[in-house]
Amino acid sequence: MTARDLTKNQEMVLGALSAADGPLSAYTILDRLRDRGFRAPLQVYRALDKLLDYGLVHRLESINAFVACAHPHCHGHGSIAFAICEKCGQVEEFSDATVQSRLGDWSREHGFKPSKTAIEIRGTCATCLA
Amino acid sequence: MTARDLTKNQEMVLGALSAADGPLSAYTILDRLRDRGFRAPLQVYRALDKLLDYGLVHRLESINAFVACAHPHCHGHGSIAFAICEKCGQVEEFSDATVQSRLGDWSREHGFKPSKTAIEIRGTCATCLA
DNA sequence: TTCGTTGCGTAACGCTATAACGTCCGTTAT
DNA sequence: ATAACGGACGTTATAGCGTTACGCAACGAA
Repeated sequence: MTARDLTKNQEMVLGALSAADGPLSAYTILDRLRDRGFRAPLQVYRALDKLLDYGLVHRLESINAFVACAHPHCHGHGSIAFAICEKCGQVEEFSDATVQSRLGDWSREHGFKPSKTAIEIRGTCATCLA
Repeated sequence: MTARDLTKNQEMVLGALSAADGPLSAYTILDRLRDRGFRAPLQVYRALDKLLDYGLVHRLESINAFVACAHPHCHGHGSIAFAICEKCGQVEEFSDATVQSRLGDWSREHGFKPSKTAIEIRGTCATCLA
């Protein structure tokens, strides 16, 4: 399941995301990989699906974009939160045990079985405020 | 700003959302309002924009859909969380002061000025588990 | 009146994601 | 070996979500 043996396409998509200084849309990834042989969205989406499975990439639901995981080595990092700057596009990835446990409590109390949690704060980062 | 005087279109869109038993996509709203004169997506999106402003409607980022606010009378309810059942589509809206304050703390500590926060738990609801 | 703002209607377009084929290749079981 | 299977891949087409750009009408403020 935690297959760290990436295919060529997965390697390239992860490479594109790691090289970027912020989140990328699937179509932007496609464009950046065109000269490496990519031709269709599905090539990107299929690779992303796997990378998401492996926890190497995160999806930012509120902006339809993807980022390489900032902490790819500590797997199992429950639910992660993101602070997304609407001015510069930079994303900070963090996790908070209290938040996680509170949301876990709510789920337990309501008989809800969570599969994936998205926590995304949109706003303006410190750099852009200065 | 908190204009409770809705226009005809806003009224109809809010009505469609309130009548629905779950979240609706903009295009589904459009279809349901076609016989009331709606013809183009923009009519829906413009109404939704205002309703979101007024806090009468929420957007579910992770499924590109919209719901009528469950507590439209207590405005100013900071950041709201949603539990979205992937089986039946039902959504539970709730808010947790601890979660809000933890995320607020993080923002303060990092000089991040939040504008809008999305918290969405996807999973399976109690009813569907039974 | 004149101007600015707000909402509305229509058409066209762009971005995001998936469906439905078929192919190739490596693994496993017989 | 080879048949059968699963997984990744390539291509085309299509579905779904959202916006741009234009013009018009109504209303309130200067």
